[in-house]
Amino acid sequence: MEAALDLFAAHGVTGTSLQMIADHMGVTKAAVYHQFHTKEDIVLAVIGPALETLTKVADAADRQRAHRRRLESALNGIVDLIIKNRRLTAIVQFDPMVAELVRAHPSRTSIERIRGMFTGADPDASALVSAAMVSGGLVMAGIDPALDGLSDEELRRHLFDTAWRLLKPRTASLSASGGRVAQPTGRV
Amino acid sequence: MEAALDLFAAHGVTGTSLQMIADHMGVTKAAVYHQFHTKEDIVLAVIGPALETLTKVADAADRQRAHRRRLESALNGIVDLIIKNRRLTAIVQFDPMVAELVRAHPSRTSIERIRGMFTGADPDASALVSAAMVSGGLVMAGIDPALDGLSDEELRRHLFDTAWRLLKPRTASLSASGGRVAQPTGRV
DNA sequence: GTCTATAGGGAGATAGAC
DNA sequence: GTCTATCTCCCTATAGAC
Repeated sequence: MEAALDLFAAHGVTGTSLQMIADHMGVTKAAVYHQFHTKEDIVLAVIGPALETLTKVADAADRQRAHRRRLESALNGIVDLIIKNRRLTAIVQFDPMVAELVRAHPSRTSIERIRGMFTGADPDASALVSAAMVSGGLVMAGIDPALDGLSDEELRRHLFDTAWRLLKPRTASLSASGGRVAQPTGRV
Repeated sequence: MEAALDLFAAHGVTGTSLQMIADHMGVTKAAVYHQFHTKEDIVLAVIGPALETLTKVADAADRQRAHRRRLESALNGIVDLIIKNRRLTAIVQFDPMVAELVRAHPSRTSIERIRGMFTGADPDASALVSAAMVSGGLVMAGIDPALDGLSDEELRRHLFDTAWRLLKPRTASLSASGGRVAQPTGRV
């Protein structure tokens, strides 16, 4: 019964006790413990599928030869994942208990691979900051109450477009340069 | 002794007990309680100054007449605040207890005012998403371990530039349009 | 599989001596 | 202002009957 996702979304993982989960499904704590021996098991059951999707996204992107296609593929996969887990994302990212689980989870390397696609090889400071803002911004936008009115499709499109503006092979990027177009620099 | 900020930064607010704070400063819990009657008081003492700065940022920006200058002012203030609180920011944004405190704090309206400057008046979906990604992205970038190597000055400059690319009076913004420049639309 | 009951621990908070 | 001692509450987790 991972409809305990409701409670995680409402109160966070740490803020959700097994008692609350049990009450929510009309049974007792002990009944919950019979199926999941620890609280960790429950959390893993909830976030595991999303983490595994991360690896699939990284793998699919890696199969693209051209840098641009690889980046597109990764970004598409991430946006899709965030859209499909609009409620879940917040929890995964922020709860200290979850952070610990992610650190130990095999998907951790996939996260780093995707981040590497966002920055490009041998990134300068500007590329690092853009990648960080995109990674963080996508997550935060996915859970932003101000965007609740947008449909999944609308949000998906705008998230991709906005992220793409920051990640696509770069312009001169001086704040006053006003959008001059430049070819990709040598570095991927 | 708000050097309890160390512990908040390391373990989050909810993950930091008064016992830990007391141990960290070499006294007992009761001594802590003599100065701060509740845990809320401690948290407010830690995050209060930053929240008040938010209001100052919003006020200063509002004194700018031109839309562009107003946006510049607000963005500059926010980036500055994030730089000066690189450790603190994460906590403020994510802990459920802090979220509740912020909800009740007078600075809440300032946050909405600043968000309004980011979106512009009568924003379309694209403007909403950009503003959400900037707001979230700035916060996340400020705490991203991948950016630890950047100096405050470097990070400040790149955060501003990157955010500005998303917020400045807009281009056509189709993902394939490649940077055509357009005049600001009528709104704002 | 689900229950009642309980162990064992840590949390926030208070009382009162020094 | 800081201490010791203690209260109350809720948490995760387990034991054992049905």
